[in-house]
Amino acid sequence: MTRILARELSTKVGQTVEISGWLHKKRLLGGLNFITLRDRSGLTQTLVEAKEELEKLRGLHIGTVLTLEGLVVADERAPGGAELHDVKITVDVPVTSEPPIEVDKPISHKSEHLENLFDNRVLNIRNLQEQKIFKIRADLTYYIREFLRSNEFIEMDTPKLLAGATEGGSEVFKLDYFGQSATLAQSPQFYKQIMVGAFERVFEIGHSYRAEPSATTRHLTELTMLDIEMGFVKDHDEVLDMVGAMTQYVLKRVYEEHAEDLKSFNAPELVLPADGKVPRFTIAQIHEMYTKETKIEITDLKDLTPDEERWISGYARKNLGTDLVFAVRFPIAAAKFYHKVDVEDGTVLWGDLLFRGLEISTAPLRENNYEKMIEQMTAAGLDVEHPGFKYYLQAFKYGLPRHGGCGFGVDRLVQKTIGLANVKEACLFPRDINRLTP
RNA sequence: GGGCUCGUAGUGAAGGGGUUAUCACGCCUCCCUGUCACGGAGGAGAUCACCGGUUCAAAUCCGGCCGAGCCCGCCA
Repeated sequence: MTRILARELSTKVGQTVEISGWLHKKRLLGGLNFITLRDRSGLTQTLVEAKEELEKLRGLHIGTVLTLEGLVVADERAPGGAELHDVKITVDVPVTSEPPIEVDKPISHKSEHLENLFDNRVLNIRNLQEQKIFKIRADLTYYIREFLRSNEFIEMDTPKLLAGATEGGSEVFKLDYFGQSATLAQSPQFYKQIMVGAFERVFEIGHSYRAEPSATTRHLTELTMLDIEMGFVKDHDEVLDMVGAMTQYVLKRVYEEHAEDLKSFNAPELVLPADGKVPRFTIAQIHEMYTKETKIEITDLKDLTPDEERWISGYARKNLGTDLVFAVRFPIAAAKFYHKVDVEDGTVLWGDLLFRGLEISTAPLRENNYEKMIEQMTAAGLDVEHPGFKYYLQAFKYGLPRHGGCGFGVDRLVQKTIGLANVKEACLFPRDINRLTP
């Protein structure tokens, strides 16, 4: 007999079917005994009449793998309107140890319980509510691909093992590579720029590694980044428009397709700009507005403080009707060697996309002139002859158009879409300063 | 790297100098014919993170240590 899924049950009334899955719940009322089976499509309720069938389950715990053969009966008292009767139980994989957590009950996401959440991930990922996070996540990345492919971006994969030199900035993981010193990529920065020289528009969804000793609700040491790079852009605005349009597309899609699931997490209502254009504020403007409103003095800062990020997001949602806002034009002090600098007003053409109070993306314009790059790298104290930079610079030497793109935190996007308090909750098996398992 | 907070059965919580260390869920035994967070009766399960100190007496107060969480710095 072929296996059917829980969601097909109501279409098989009157038929004898076979169904396989995990024992999800026993509800034994004495003369009337129900068990619930979980499979990838949902739950099936079964009425177990025969004593000897029920006895097969004695001593077996939730998670036991079962195959049930029985008659599908329509009954409005059953969840989903149908259930299995006259069932014959086959125990495929018995579970004889009591599970450390209750898989069928809501799993606590309170910050003080996160350690337990991740220690028991193998089991709590069997919880249906917990699974929704990762189904939403899977669809979010699917919608990202959908948007980018329809805009002629080519998906690529780039190396994560690098020969020492990196984009600079945050701390890198160093490792021994057959006697050579190697590092783990902090971002696909160099490769995506190189690829602009071939495909114009490229993207990658992959892992990046950062050895920063940051213990916050928004940091991971292994993170999933969406990296986009596009060539022949006229100006920085064109980059921001693309990143803004993509983010809105993805959010709209996920709110359409997962309305019920998002409601079950108490996710905030989605508010996007009526004209489809994500508003922009310069860093200087935000400092000024923030200080005026909160009386908190911001002095000599090259970036927004987390509190400023939350404040401007709150401001944008309340006054401009948008969950998304760009903070643009960073002070020149914040520039990295590959950034395009606007010499006239002393700012970097760099925009951070804020979503519900959190920085989820940085989207700068790049310097694309070879001589200028050599100049900026030398000024930054970098060795342009280093093998880690040599091949990167070839792309510039042999023709790289004006380009820009973004690094986009997929974990943070998932987190803020659902309304999770900690980015780790949006990860199956998060890695942070003191977690390397499971 | 700096600051703050928290570690009590498997899980979640209460107790803040003297208790047989309390409760809920889960687990075990029994009862229960429409449950769906089923209900009822009984039972097992905790060297109160660890080490030391104060005290007649420490889960409780003090010090150290380990672990965790949150904020800042930094970042996606």
